[in-house]
Amino acid sequence: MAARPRAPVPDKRRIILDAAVKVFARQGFTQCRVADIADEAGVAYGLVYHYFRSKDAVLDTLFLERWEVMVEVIGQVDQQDLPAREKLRYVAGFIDDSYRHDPDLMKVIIVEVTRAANSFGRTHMPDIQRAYGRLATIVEGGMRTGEFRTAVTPAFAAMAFYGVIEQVLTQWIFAEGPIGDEEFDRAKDLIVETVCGGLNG
Amino acid sequence: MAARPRAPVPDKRRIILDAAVKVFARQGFTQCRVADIADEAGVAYGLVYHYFRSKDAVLDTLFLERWEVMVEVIGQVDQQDLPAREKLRYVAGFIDDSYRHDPDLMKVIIVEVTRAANSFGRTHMPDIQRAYGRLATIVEGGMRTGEFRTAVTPAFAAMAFYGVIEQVLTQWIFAEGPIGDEEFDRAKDLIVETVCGGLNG
Amino acid sequence: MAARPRAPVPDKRRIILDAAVKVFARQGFTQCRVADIADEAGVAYGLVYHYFRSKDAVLDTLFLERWEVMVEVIGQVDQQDLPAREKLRYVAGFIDDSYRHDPDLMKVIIVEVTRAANSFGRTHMPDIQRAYGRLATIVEGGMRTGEFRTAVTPAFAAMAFYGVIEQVLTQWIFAEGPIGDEEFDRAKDLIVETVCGGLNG
Amino acid sequence: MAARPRAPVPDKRRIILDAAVKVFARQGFTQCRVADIADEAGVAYGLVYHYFRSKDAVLDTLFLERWEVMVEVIGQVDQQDLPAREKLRYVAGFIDDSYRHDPDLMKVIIVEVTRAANSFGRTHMPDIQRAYGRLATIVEGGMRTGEFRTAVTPAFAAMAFYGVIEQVLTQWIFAEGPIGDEEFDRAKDLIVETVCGGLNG
DNA sequence: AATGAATGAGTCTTCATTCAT
DNA sequence: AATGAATGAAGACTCATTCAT
Repeated sequence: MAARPRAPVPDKRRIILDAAVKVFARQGFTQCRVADIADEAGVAYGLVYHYFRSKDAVLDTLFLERWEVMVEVIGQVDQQDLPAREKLRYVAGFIDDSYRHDPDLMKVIIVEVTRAANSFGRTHMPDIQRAYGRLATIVEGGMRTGEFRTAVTPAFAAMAFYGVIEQVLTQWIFAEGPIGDEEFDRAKDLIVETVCGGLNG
Repeated sequence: MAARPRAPVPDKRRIILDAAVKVFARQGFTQCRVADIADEAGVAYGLVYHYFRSKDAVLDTLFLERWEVMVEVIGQVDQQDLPAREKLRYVAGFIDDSYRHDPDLMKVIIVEVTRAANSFGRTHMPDIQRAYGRLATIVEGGMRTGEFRTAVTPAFAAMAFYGVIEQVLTQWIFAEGPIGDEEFDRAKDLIVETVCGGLNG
Repeated sequence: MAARPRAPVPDKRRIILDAAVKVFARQGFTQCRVADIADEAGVAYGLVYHYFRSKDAVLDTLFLERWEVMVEVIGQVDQQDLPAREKLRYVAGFIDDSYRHDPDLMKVIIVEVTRAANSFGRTHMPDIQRAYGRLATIVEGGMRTGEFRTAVTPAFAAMAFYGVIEQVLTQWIFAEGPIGDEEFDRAKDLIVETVCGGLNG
Repeated sequence: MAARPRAPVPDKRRIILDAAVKVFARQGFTQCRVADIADEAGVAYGLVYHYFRSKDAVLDTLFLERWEVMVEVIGQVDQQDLPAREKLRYVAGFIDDSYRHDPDLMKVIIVEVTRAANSFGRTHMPDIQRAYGRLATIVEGGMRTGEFRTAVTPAFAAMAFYGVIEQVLTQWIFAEGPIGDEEFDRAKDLIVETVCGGLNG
C-alpha cells in the first residue's frame, strides 16, 4: 500500500526555532526565558540546550538564516540588467514582503539584532555592514550610468535607504493592529520615491 | 586677593545623572549596575535611590531632559519664516550638534530609548511620536507652499527624515574612533540633500 | 493682660511617640519605615533619632510606658480587700478599658510585643513575666482564702487568664469595624466568668 | 544477600521543608535567609525556588500541612460519642502531642503564623477561624446536652480554650530547656480543668 | 534524542542609621 | 533643637546553564 505523501514533520530543532520566533516577538529576547521557548515548542527544557549552545545561539541562528538570504538577494538583484531605482525597489519590496510573510521573524531581527547596538547588533555588525556594502554597490552603479546624482556618497545613500526601511518596519512593529495589504504595497513605492525622488523633486 | 569666579558646584543629583550617562554609554543600560553609577559619581550606593525611584527612572530622566529640548526646538524652528528645507536643515543640525557636544548622552538616548522597542522605546512612544508629529508639520508647511512635492505624506516624510538621522547617529555610535568636525558639518548637508534632493535629483 | 490658660503644647518627643503608635498600628512595626513616623508626626526625619536611639527604642518606650502602668495596677488591686474574683475582674476591666480608650496603642503592644516571640516579646520577657507573677499572686491569695480551688497552680491559672484576655484583644484587633460599648462591657464579665466559673460550672 | 528494607529517601522538596522548619524555629522567619534553608537542607540555593514560589510559600506550605490535619482532627473528634469535655481534652491532647512530637514545627506555626497578626496571621485568618468554628461546635454540643453551662457563648468559649492552649505552647516555646514528659501529660489536664472546671469550681 | 531537576552567580531595592549644618 | 542628605549592609529572587538519567 503506497504511503500518501504528507507534509514533512518538522524536526524538533525547527520546532524550537519557530517557537523562539514567537516568544521573542511577543516578549522580547531579554524578557523571555528559555523555559518559555521550550513551553511554546512543547518540548522539554533541556532539549533547547541539546540543539543550541545557548539562548543567544538561538537568536543568532534565526537572524543569520534570514539575513543571509537577504544579503544574497541584494547581490543577485544587482546582477540584473535593470535601472538602479528598480533594483532598490526590488530590495525594498523583498524586505517589505518578508515582513508581510513573517512579521514575527522580521520584528525579532529588527528589534533584537539590527537595532540592538549593545548586544546582538554589535556581534552581527559585519553581517549588517555586508548588506550596506551591497546596497552601496547598487547605488554606485546608478551613479556610474548617470541615473543617480552624486550629491551624496554611495555609502551614505545606502545607509539612508536602509534607515528609511528600518523606520518603516519599526512603525509597523509598534502598530497595534495588523497591517493591510494596501499599506504593504504602497510602502515599497513610498520608500523608493522618498529616497530617489526626494521631497523637492 | 580676589576670589576667582568658579564654576558652580553641581549638586549630587546632577553628578549622578552625568555619571549615569557615562556608564550607560560605556556598558549599556542593562550591563551597568547601579553600583557602577554610584562609583562613577563618587557617591554612596544608596544616594542613587535617594534621588531616583529606580534605575529605570535615571534613564527616563536623562532621556526626557534632552528629548523635550529637542521637541521644543523643532517646534520653534517651525515658527521661523524660513523655507521648509532650511527648517529641516536646522533640525538635522541641532541633533548633529547634540551628538557632537555630548556623544555619550545621545548614544544613550538613541541606543537605550528610541531604538529599544521592547523597553524604554515603548514607554516613551508618546514622546517620540510627538517629535515625529512636529517634523510632519514642517513638511506639511513645505507642501502647502509648493516647496515640497506631495508624492509622499508628511507623516511618511517625517518618519523617513528621522530614520535617516538615526541611522547616521547609529553609524557614529558604532564607529571606533572619534568623529571629525568635517564629518559632523558634512552630515547636516548630506541628510537634507538625501531627503530633499533625492537620488534622482 | 493675663495669659489665658491653654492646653499644653505636647513636646516633639510626645508627638513622635503618638505618631509612632498610629503608624505601627496601621502598618505594623516591620512594615513601617522611620520616615513614616516622621511624616505622621510632621517632623524632620532626623528628629526621631534625636529623641530615640533607634526605631526599636521607640517601640520599647511605647510598650514600657503602658505596661508598667498595667503591672502597677495589678499590684495595687491586689492590695485591696476584695474577693480574688473581683480583683481579676478589675484587671480584666483595666485592660479592656485600655483597649477601648486607645485601641492603636494596645494593638501595638499586643501584636508587636507580647505576641512577637522572636523579637520584642523576647526582649521584654522579664516585663511580661512580672505581670504574670502579679496575677499569680492574686490567684494564690484566692486559693489561700479558699475562694479558689487548687486544681491548677497559681502560675498556670495566671497564664490561662492572661491567655484568654490576649485572645479577646486579638479578636478585636482583627475585627473589621469598631467594637461597640456593649461588647467592651460584656467582655469583662465573660473573661472572668470563663476563667473562674468554668464551662461545667 | 537480601536487601534490608530501608527508610524511603525523602525527596528534595521534603528535605527543604524539614530544613525550613529547623531554621524558622531557630532564627525566626524574618531573621532566616533563604540561603540558610538551602544550607540546612544541603541543596543549592535555587532549588528552593524550584519547589516554592517564594520564601513565604515555604511557610504557607508548612503551616497548611499541619493546620489542616488539626482542623480535620477537631472535626472527627466531634463525631465521636463522647462527653464534650472529653472531646476538648482530646483536642488539647492532640495539640500537646503535636508539640511534643515536633516542637520546631509547632513553634513555627504558633510564632510565625497564628500569633503574627501583621503577616501570616492575617493571610491565614480563614484557616484559623475554621478551627475556632469547629471548637465552638463542640462546645455548642456540650451546651445542648446540658453538660456545659450557657454562661458564655460557644464562640467565646472556643476562643478562650484556644487562647489558653496557645499560651501554654508559648510558655514552652520561651522555655530554656526541653519540656519533660510529665509536664506534657499534666498540661492536657490543666488546660481542660481550667476551662471546664473554672477557678471557683 | 529527550527530560527536568539541580546549580549558583548576579543585582536591584530597601531602609535603619549617621552626620554635617 | 532641628533638618534631610548621605551611607552601605543585607537579602529575596531570577534564570541561563549544567548534569544525571
